[in-house]
Amino acid sequence: MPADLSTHPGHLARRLQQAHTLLWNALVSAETTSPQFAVLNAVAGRDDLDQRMVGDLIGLDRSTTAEIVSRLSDRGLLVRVRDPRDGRRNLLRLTDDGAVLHRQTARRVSRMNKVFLAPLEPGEQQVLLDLMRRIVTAADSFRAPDEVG
Amino acid sequence: MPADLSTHPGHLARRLQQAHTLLWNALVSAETTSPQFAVLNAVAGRDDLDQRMVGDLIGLDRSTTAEIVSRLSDRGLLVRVRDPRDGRRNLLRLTDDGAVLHRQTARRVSRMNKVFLAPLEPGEQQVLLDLMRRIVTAADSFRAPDEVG
DNA sequence: CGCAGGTAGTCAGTGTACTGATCACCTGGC
DNA sequence: GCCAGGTGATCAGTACACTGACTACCTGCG
Repeated sequence: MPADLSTHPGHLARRLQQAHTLLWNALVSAETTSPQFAVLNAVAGRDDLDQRMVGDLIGLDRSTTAEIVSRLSDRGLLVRVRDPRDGRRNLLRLTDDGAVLHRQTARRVSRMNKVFLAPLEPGEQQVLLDLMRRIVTAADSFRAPDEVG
Repeated sequence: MPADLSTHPGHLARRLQQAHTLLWNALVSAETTSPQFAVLNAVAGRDDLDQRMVGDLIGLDRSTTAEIVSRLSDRGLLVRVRDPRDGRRNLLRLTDDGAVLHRQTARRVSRMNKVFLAPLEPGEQQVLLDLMRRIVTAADSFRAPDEVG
C-alpha cells in the first residue's frame, strides 16, 4: 500500500541535506552552519552588497537572510551599515575576524565536499552535481519567468 | 575570492529541496507537507508502528517525528494509542480520513515527481535518483556502523 | 513640490530538524 | 521481587526557511 520513498526526489533531497549537515558538523564546524558560510562567502571580498542581493545570490528569502546576518553580526563576523545613498539598504561587510573565519572554513568545506562525494566515482560526482544544478536552474526560471520579456 | 557554491553538493541539496517544496505547494498540497506525507505513507496499511519506528523508516529523529505526528493527530488524520503490551510506545494508526487523504495525496505526489524531474531525460532521472540514494545510504552506515559487528 | 508605486528590512506566525535533558516504562540478572 | 541499564516519548533550546503584513524609504510622474 505505501509508496516507496526512495524513488521520490524530494525525499532523497531531504536525506541528502541531512547527511550533509551531519558531515558538516563533524568536519567543518559545529558553530558556523552551511547557510551562514554561504552568506560569509557571498560577502567576502565585496563591499556593496545588501541583504536582498545576498539572499538572491545564495537562494534565501529576505527574512531568513536577515536572521542569519543577525547571528553573524552578533558574533562580530560582519557588520550591517545603512547605505548613506539609499536609506532602505543594509550594506554588509566582513570584519577582519569574519574574513579569517571565511578563509579557514572554505578550506575545510572543500575537504568535506570530497568526503561527502567519496562514495561515488569522480565521473559520477560531476554527473550528480550537473543533474542537481539543472533541476535547480529549471526551478529558478519557473519561479521568476521575467528574463525573457 | 569567494568560492563557487554551484560546485558544493550541500548547497545544491538545499536548493533542490527548496525547489521541491515550491512545486509541492503548487501541485500537491499547501496543507500537508512532504514530511507529513512521509509519516502518513509509513503508517498506511499497518497497525503496529510506534513513533521511533516511523522516524527510522523516513529518516527523522524522535523529536521531529513527535511534532509531525502531533500535527497530523490534531487534524484527525491519525491516532496515537498507548501500546497495552509496552507502556512506552505510541502505536500510530491512520483514521479513515487519513487513509483517504493518503491515497489522494499519493496520486498527486507521483504526478508532481514527474514535473520535478522533467528537465532531465528519463535515463538521467534514474541516474540522479541512484546517485543520491548511494550517498544517502553511505551516510546512513557512517552514522550507525553497528550492522557489521 | 507632492504623491503613487515600488523596494529593503523587519516582525509575527508556522513548520521542519537537530541536540541534550528528563521521565516513564520495560527487561534481565540476581 | 527488586533494581540497573536500556528504550520510547516528551520538553527546552537553537537554527533554518517560508508567507504575509507592515514600516521606512526612494523614485518618477504630473
